[in-house]
Amino acid sequence: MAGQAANERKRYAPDERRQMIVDEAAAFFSEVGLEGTTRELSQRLGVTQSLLYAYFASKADLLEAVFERVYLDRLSPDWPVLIADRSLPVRERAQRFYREYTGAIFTYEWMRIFMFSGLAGTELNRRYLAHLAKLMLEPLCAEMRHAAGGREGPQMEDIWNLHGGIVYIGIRKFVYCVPTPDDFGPPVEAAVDRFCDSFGLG
Amino acid sequence: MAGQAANERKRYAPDERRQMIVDEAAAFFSEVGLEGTTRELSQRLGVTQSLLYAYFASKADLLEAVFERVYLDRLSPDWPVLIADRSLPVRERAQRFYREYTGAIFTYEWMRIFMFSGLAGTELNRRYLAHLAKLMLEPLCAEMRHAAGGREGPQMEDIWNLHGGIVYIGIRKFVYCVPTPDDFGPPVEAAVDRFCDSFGLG
DNA sequence: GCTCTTATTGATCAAATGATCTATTATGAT
DNA sequence: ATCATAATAGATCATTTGATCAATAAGAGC
Repeated sequence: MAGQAANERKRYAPDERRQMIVDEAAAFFSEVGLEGTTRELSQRLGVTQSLLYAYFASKADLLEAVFERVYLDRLSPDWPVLIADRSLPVRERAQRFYREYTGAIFTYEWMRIFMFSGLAGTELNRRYLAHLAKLMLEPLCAEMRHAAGGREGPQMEDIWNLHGGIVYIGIRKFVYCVPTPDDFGPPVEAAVDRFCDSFGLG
Repeated sequence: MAGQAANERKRYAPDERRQMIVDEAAAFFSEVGLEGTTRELSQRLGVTQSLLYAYFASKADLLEAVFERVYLDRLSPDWPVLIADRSLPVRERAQRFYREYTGAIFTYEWMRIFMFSGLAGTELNRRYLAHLAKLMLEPLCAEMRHAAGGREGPQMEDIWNLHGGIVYIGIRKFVYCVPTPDDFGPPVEAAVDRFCDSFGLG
């Protein structure tokens, strides 16, 4: 069913095959969890289980590669620049950031693997959040406080609340698998607007 | 280390032992995930693995009992009454509701088992959310819209945003295991206040 | 078309795991 | 103290699972 017959043997270049494995592994583990078996994964690849060990020394190694592929380069270097760009109103910057950020992470694979690895206590998870906070959320907080001028601006805990309310849309959809709006744009925009409104940000 | 020496055999009444097992199982599975082994659980109980099967026909049955214990009666019947009580400002009602709600679900066991079972695609999860929406969130939304009077009140998606922002505090603490405020009261209160402010609710 | 490299397979191992069954022994009733 | 009940332990089975290794054959280069 998956392309070729069971007894056909196709030979790929190592780089290509490795790519195929990591791609399918990301899809597979995001679906069934990190405890999914190498045998089931190999079946989905139409390949023997032992082949996986020609490319990865252990299952942990394979998972490492999956994490790398899923996490790497999710945080665009453009965002800190955008957030710091005072030629735009801070509300507009927050809107654009969260539009792009949700566009980047609201995928089945990312959301679920992040959650699975979070529950597993992976270090990567906390590193990602620390990175996100340092490069995006703390600057955003600082910009909002600057824009607030004399009035009281948000604290980091307020920013986390904004962030959580937005991310929760993805959790509902990809983790809990309950209905959500088809287009994430409007609810995200509304959340940012309400947040800015409540702090009187232009 | 866990109370009695390894070779001491204590005999409990079935109800009591069953309770002990479910309690420890909830702690155990919330820690290591639903794929935790019956052997490790039995070790933590200071009991043989086979004993578990004297109380539960299968591991799935045991998990069922854990779910029941964790989910059951988390949603207080008082909350719908509180939410509908128009002798109080709707802001006050929302504040009280979320203070009590977070008090009920912000525990290591609940948060993590809910997330584990959500990822596993358990039906219980969606049932819980549907129940929560029907009994608490939709009435809360209706009350806020009523209080808004002529102005435009929140939609359900707005309520989910409020809810998500609050629940995310617990996710940060118990799933991602990153630092959060010691006292959940202030951030929860602030979130509800901002929400009410943005809709001009008294 | 032939050869040689190596990507891939198939068989297999050891440990882990859910589940079952019989032998023990703690405990309440007599 | 003794007995009978049943709670618990210990041994064991059948699968599953991560991992290894020698055998096979696909495909590039000549």
